[in-house]
Amino acid sequence: MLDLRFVVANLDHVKAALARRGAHASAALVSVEAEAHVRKELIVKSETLRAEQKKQSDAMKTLRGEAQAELRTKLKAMADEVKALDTTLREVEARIEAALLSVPNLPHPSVPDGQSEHDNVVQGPRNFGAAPTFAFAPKDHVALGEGLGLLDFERAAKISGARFAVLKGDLARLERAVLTFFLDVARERGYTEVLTPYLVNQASLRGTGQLPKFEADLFKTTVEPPLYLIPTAEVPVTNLHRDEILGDPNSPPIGTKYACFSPCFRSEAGSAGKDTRGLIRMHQFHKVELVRFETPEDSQEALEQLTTDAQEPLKRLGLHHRVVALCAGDMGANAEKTYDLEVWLPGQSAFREISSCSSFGDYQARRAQIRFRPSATEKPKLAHTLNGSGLAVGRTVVAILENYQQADGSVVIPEALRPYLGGLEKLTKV
RNA sequence: GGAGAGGUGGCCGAGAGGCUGAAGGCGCUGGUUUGCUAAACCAGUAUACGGCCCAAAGCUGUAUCGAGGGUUCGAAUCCCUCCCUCUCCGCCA
Repeated sequence: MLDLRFVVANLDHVKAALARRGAHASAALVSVEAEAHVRKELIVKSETLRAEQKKQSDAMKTLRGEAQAELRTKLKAMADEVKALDTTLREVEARIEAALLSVPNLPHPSVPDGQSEHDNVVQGPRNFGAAPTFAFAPKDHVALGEGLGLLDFERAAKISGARFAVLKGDLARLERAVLTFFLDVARERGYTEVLTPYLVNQASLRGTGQLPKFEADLFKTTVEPPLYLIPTAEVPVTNLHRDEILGDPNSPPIGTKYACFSPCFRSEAGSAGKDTRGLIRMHQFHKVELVRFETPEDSQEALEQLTTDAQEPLKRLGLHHRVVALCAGDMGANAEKTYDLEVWLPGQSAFREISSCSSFGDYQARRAQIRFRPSATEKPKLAHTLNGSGLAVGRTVVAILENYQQADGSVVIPEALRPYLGGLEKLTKV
């Protein structure tokens, strides 16, 4: 959420920045300026009146009889008026809040212009490796997994439905090895591992910006009050410090970095009919998420580091990938700047997203009230939040299958993972 | 799920309709004293949203005692609903 005062004071600048995202990004702002003025007037009126009411009600203590009754009538009228003003004020504030909640974040000035994924900018120097060459026609991961007898979509459909998968044997072990490997790499790089709930309340989803706009993407349970399955560990981990001041006695310092493994649940995945085959787009998948809390001064540098941190496991697995800066029109609504990591999939002859690393400025922190104290004497300021996948586990397994496949349909396990698999070197047909 | 006890500032803990943004203590910050450290003493020590001010500083208003509603001229204090914590019972990996 953007800051109301900032928006009102810099309306033209805000509109221009939002226009980079597309024509309608600032639509909700049309009435905000006028409503903000009304809001202030109501606050002044109500508070002045209440102050007067409080002052006069002191006399109630000493007055008796007729005089007291008279004053009570007068004060009652004032109290009623204050109530009426406050009711109107709440309505106005609710409209402002609703408008502001639907306004996306302002793209960072360094974000490239553009409307769609075609305008994203590949960060050449950060790319890694080269596409492997094959002396045979490479298969996709579905053919490989099913051919090995380790991947079962049919039974997954029976027990759950479309867009679920069952992994078996060494492939299931591989998935588990990959996620452990990711957590170990993150720990080496200074991230504290956390394990959080997979069901969260509405306040948490509002804090990170999934609600109210993206309810349709979420799985919602029927308990009251509702709990939602997390679409990413970003939600529980960022909300770890909701309504906290980082650096205070019971909170970690600003600059804290977390790594969190979790399953992720997405209801709308696949509604567009994309990627109907295989493990790429699922209702449930595993991910290790990296989350950072930084000062405004450090957050852009932190995004560069975060992206490098997310690349590290891909490098150790020897997987060819590139880094792409998303253009203003392709970024998620909450993000200020985003780098995607795209891994090469020989089965598709294409790069596919395997990580998305974003800085959010104070957009999430304002909703979630995550602050830090610049120094012992200064007032708390909103922190900057960042997160990125480090990495999507299922898609990594896909990449391993496709990049390390052999002519006979077996798959070589990358060296870095073998210690996690008791030295296993190959996936072979069972 | 059932029964009971609770939720007050960074922490502990008083308060039981107006004098309470909230006693007292601890902690923290600054100062005085002081060979150093410690101790003692003095002062300060929340957040949000407004107003005055070119701005900062400062002054000032309002709100906040788990959350939300209600009663009242006036609520930390009374009533209702919800959330959370603890103890016991039940259930359970």
